[in-house]
Amino acid sequence: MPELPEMETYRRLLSERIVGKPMTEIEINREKSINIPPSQFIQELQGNTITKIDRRAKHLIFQLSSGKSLLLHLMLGGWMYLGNDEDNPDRTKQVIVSFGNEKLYFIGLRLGYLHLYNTKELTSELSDLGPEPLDSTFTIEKFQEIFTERRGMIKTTLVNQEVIAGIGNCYSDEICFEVRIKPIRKFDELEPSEFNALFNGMKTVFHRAIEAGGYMDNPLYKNDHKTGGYNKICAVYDREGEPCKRCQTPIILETVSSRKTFYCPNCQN
DNA sequence: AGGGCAACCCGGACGC
DNA sequence: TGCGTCCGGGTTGCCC
Repeated sequence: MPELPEMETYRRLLSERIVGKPMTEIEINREKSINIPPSQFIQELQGNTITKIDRRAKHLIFQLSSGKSLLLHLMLGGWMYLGNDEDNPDRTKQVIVSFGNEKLYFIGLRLGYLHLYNTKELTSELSDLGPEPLDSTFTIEKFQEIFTERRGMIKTTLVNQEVIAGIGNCYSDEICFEVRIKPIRKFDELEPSEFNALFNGMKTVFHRAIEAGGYMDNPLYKNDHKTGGYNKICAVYDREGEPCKRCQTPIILETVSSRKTFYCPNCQN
């Protein structure tokens, strides 16, 4: 599912390909995916260029030349495709933005959305998010500050966007595996060494996942060999019954606060 | 504060 | 083949 590394991969690949190009045509197939009437949405976008693409947690922010922004959240199962009608994937496309002969298809937006906001609205929309895991200002001291008083399960806390932003179901498990800690452990019972390992492991896993291209089923464009590269190096997520990459013990699946949770029962403590 | 749960949505998987 | 049913997943909001 699209979490921080997937959105960062999209951000990087799209930045090279659509920034600076005028939006020539906008097609809305599902009004629920946007936040204002389609005619107004189209009018606001048409002729604009995307000046920059930013990422905040699992959101992408398309900065428009008008000064407004498009806030994208793919939620579950949402993805994008950049191409044309010849090679476009045969799926439900809720929104299509054309850049001349190249189109950006927003696909599988069920609970996902593409909302248009001014600066003030955008700030307000993102105001409840915790720190960015990979931000250089997010230090071990900050990490300690935030997590020391937490008593809940590690898994539950890591996926809480108000505590720290960008970690979802897949990477919370991947991070726990990396540092050999069971996701169901409680934060307040972690040894100081485990606490440090968790902080470093989080950064390591995210850097590795971004480098690999994230965990995605579909390419962003034709001959895209980057997107989804993490699928094959994924350690535990969606690998129930498969051997642990460290000790060969079958990975187990458990439900933790109504979420699928994968871990190695042998080498995670 | 933490935990549990329902609601949101609908493509896709599965069963018959 | 085709129809019906169910599930999943991030987020929000509500309850205990």
